[in-house]
Amino acid sequence: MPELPEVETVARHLAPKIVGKTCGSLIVSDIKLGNPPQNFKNYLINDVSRLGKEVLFQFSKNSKELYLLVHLRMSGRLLFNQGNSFEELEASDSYLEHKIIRIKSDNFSKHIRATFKFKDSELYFFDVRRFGTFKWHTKRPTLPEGTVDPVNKNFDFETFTELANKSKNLSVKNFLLRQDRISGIGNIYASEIAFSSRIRPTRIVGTLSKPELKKLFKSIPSILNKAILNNGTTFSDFQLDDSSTGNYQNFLKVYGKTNENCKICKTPISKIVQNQRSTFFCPQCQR
DNA sequence: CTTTCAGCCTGGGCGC
DNA sequence: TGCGCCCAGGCTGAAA
Repeated sequence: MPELPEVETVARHLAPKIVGKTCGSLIVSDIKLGNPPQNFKNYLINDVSRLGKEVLFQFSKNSKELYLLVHLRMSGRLLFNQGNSFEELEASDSYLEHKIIRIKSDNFSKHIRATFKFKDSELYFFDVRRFGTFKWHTKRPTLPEGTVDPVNKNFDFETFTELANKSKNLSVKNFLLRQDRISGIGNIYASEIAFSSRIRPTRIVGTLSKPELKKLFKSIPSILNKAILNNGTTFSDFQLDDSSTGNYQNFLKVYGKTNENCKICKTPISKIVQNQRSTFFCPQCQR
């Protein structure tokens, strides 16, 4: 599902609901997620934040810390259920998740891969495609050395230039998708960022002029922060846990707009495939 | 080292 | 209705 702005949105909306709660237990029903540490009981949730494209939970018990990184991959979601039994939720008209997930008359519960149990509420890890992952740490995980978060204030042009130099031979699109260099950009925002900087996604990084590099650099936090302000992009399988939706889909300029007219020059938007993934761009505006 | 590409999963949507 | 095919906000690892 999600790229940096969607994961940031999930963490921001989830934190006020569960920070300070004690997680009585965790039931993992999908073996692919692995087991929680032994005796994972009665841990206090101290924080919910984002690390790259992952949601980072910080727990503690008796001054011992424990961390969980949840990668949502393509279809993972964290759904907070305040108070109601699942059966009540399913039967309820106000239970909008159903309509939004658009899993036909399927039963919803079979896609719940893990459940965090609180005193009077629950948090579900819901993941249709089962690509999501759990990783447990006893020390706070960080991005690897040399990897930057593009909305962090320490992401400056100098850093970006160094990363671009390491990626001289990559296309702009593939450079933007390198998680071990800039962490957080995915398939939607890679196209949007390239459009915003007027650079064709197939351009080789080493051929970019300094002004082009600068434009590309500026577009990255600009696009990502605007998406965060709008709670990310909502498609059929991304939904905030509280049934409100992200709005950035209304601001997309090229992603998914094949043959629609470019917002700037009216030229039909092109779709190509790079590294087995769709790329969208305006053949007129982007050179 | 690079690039390519099947694979991991499930379900929606479309054409026939 | 149903079947076969293509598509999907990600990423890994084997093969070339």
